[in-house]
Amino acid sequence: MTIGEMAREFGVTLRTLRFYEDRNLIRPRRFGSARYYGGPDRARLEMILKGKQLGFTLSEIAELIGAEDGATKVEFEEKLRPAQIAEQLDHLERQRVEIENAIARLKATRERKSPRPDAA
Amino acid sequence: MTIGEMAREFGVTLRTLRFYEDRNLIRPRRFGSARYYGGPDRARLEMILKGKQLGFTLSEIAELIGAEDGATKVEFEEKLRPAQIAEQLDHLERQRVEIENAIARLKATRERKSPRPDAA
DNA sequence: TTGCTCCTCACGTCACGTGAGGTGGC
DNA sequence: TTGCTCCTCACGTCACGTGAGGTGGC
Repeated sequence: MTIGEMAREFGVTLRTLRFYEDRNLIRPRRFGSARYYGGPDRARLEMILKGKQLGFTLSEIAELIGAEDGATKVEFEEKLRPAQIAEQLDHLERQRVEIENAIARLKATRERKSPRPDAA
Repeated sequence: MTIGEMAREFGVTLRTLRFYEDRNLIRPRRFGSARYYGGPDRARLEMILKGKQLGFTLSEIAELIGAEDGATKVEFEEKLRPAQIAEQLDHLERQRVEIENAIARLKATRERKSPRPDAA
């Protein structure tokens, strides 16, 4: 499939796909100058996006799925070592606390500005 | 107080303080080339850090506290309009959902890799 | 000829990190 | 003289966004 079709299917921009290629995360074939993406490329992109959702950087993702050829269907999570999982969970929990604090403070401000008697 | 004292007290780097000055967020006095921070500067830095904790960008913070001279002690949240609070809450709630999903998936992976019978 | 999709640079953005090279007072 | 703190550039980082200028097939 073409780069435009890939972008639409996965909800990313052309720039993102070219950027991932530049970082050696995806290696589409070329016909002339145009890029063409096959099954392995799609599998790799899925893993990349999964890794991003889990909060990993592109460098970390590259290390984890670097050797993979995309032919063997493996979930991103399965490539993580226990220590990496623990570390990432720690990181995410910290972020969650910060976000929850921010939400609580904003809600308090909102109530202060327009108090709702029934929502004491 | 000097830039080093400010940095230590607020837990930021010298680079950060200089960067905020570059963005016109703080305006310390100068004696020669050295920066000296007074009460108003500290008040402004407090507001900036509060704004960051609430997830606002430096541009947004600049707009909100731009006119302030730092003499009048106002909390950052008090400068927000109801629409801004609602919008930011929306933004933060979305982030929280993403982070909670990531945490859930990582925990599931952890259990799969080393199942604990009593934690079914 | 027009319109769509694709291409390659290459600078811009965000919030700083990180040296390089130099100054000033104890 | 050494050590500490401060200074000003200015390039680097992260994950792309955003034009600029050009090509190719329906």
